[in-house]
This record gives sequence, C-alpha cells and structure tokens, in this order.
Amino acid sequence: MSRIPEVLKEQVDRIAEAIIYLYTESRRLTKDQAAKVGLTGPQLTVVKILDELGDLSLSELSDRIRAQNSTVTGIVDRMEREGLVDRKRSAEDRRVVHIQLTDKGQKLARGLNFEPFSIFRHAIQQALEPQELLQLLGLLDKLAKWVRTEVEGESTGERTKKRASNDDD
Amino acid sequence: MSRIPEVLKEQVDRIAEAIIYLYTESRRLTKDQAAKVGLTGPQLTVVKILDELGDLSLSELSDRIRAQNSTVTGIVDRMEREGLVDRKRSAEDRRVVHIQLTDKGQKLARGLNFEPFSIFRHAIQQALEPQELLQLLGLLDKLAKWVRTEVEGESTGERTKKRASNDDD
DNA sequence: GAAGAAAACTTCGCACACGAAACATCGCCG
DNA sequence: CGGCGATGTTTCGTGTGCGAAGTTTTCTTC
Repeated sequence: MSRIPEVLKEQVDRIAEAIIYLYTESRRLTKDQAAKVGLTGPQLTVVKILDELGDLSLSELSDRIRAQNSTVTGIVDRMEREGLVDRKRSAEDRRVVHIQLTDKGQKLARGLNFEPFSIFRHAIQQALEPQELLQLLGLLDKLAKWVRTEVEGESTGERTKKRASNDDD
Repeated sequence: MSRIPEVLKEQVDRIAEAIIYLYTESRRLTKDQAAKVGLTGPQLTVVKILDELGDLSLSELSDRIRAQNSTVTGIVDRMEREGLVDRKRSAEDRRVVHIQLTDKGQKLARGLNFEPFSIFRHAIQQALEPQELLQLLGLLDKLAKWVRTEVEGESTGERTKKRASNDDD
C-alpha cells in the first residue's frame, strides 16, 4: 500500500503547496489582467473559449470551464447584461440555450493579447528546458490519470454522474 | 526570448490543464469530505492548521491559507458562530486578534483521519515512484520560483506590498 | 508628546461557486 | 395518445474570495 518512505512526506506536502500556489497566484493575476479590459477572470475565459470554438450550449460551456451549470448561468447573466453575449434557444431542442458572442464580445476577444492563466504558461516556457517541460507533463498526466480513475471508481454509486466524459481536454 | 519551439505550445497548454484539473478536483473532493463532518473546505483547513500550530493571529491565518484578511474574517465569523473557534484580543498589541480552537473544534480536528487536499497527496504517493516525486518537486519549485520573482518584480510599483514574506512554506 | 503614517481588522458590495429544488422540454414505453 | 423518467437550464440559499474604505491601535518623527 505505502510505496513511499515516510521521509518523503514533507516533499509530498511541498508539491501540494507548490501546485496550490501556482494555481491561486495565476488566478489572481488573470483576474488583474482581465480587470484592465473590464472583465472578471471567468468572463475572460468564457470570451476566449467562445471566440475560439464558436457558439456553445450552456452545458458545454460549463464542462469547458469546469464549473456547474448554476454557476455558469450567473456568469452568462452578467455578461449578457454587459452586452458581451446573447442567449439563443435551440430550435432542435428547446431545452438547450446557445451562448454566442455579440460583435462587442468578439471585438473584445480578438483585441486581447493574453490568455487566461498566461503567467502560468509563461512560467512553464521561460523557466523550464524543453526536456523538463515534457518530463513535467508526463508526471502531471500520471497524477491526473490516477485521480481520474480514483474519483470515478471510488464514489459509492453516488456523485459520479457528472464529469465522466473528459477524453481530450 | 522564446526558448521553446512552437511545437511545444500544445504541451504547455496540457500542463496548465492538468494543474487546473488537479487543483479543482482536489478542492471539490476536500469539500465533500468536509461536508460529512459539517464543515466547509476552508473551515476544514483552518481547523487543521490551528490544531497543528496552535493559536494564530488572523493575519497569520490569512497567510497560511493564501487568502485576504477580509475573506478570513468571514470564515472565522461563521466558525465562531458554530462554536469551533474563539477570538481573543492580544494583550501586547490590541490591534491583533488571536484565533483559537474551542474544545469542540479541537475534538473535531483530532477526530479527522484526512487532510485537506488529501486525494491529491494520495495521488502523489500512489501514482509516482520516489524518484519521480523528487523530480516533480524540483520542476514545480522551479516554476513557483519563477512566478514569485516575476510577480514581485513586474508590477509597476503597485500591488506588490502583500505576499512578500514567504520563505519556507 | 502630538501629528501623521502604518498596521491589524472589519465592513461593504460584488462576483463566483456549489447543491438542492423548481421548471420546461424531450424521449420512450405502453 | 398519455404518462413519466431523463435532460437542460434557472432559481435560491449559503459560503467563499476579493478590493476599497473605515476603525482602532501602534509606531515614527520631529
């Protein structure tokens, strides 16, 4: 069961710390950048995704940004209020709502020269050698895969419904 | 400027994705676990930290959990309401508020057999060989260090005041 | 030792973020 | 056709999470 000597416990903690640090700091900086063009962090992400992929249903959007539908409803509400996106009922399935960028939203998206979490991406590129980069990717993939199977297998029959169809993201 | 061939752009994105995935999924699971004992995610973290380190001022607590004072004020408010912690004005410096676990809070903390982000820690231990673990730590430290200097150097004189005193965490 | 800067908290307003419940629509099965 | 479970979205209540402004206390500096 325990492949890892007790001595490495501290290292495990430091890895966790580092990931938490990288994530929170990146989010904070993304938010700052977004604020300069009048957006919030999540709104910036939505604008970029819609510009890249075209219209999406609210559920598809939720999957993309790893949030619940109820969360995204709120984000879209505020973006609609600002005239950045429109809601369009689907003709084929009238339960579905398609979210689309307005002209204003699209213009905004294309005028941006940064991505969400860009500090993060910069760090990866600037701080690491190509070979290290690939190493890191391999290790993180291994971790992510382990978590994925654990999460989907573990739950006692409940709570597994969502987030089961992530193949390529 | 760009040490990285264009080909690796996709790998960079995948690294970012992986970290975001690991963080958000861990947080979600931590929250689920905490809910079983009537706590929220951040509350679980606070309880564990206070049990481990003893009383802390609100600012020290903020640093530990990487949140702003105004956020922690709210968390402590609700925990105080639930009788998990007490606020004590410091005698030496009457601006300072010490947060301490109540008996109830301490009993709760010690009854828990899991840590915040424990899925995460498990993944690190179970999915990786000791040697990979050290490799990963090295790479993440490198990234974190780069971000740290970038963040503290970059800003045009503003917004750097906070978060300058992290040496060992 | 008093004016003013600085530090520690709190308050306020806003934007996520989630789960549970409500609602509308679709699909199927008889 | 008509029920009826499943699916897509919204609503609601609660809990973060942040920055700006406000309050109290301490520190500085003259």
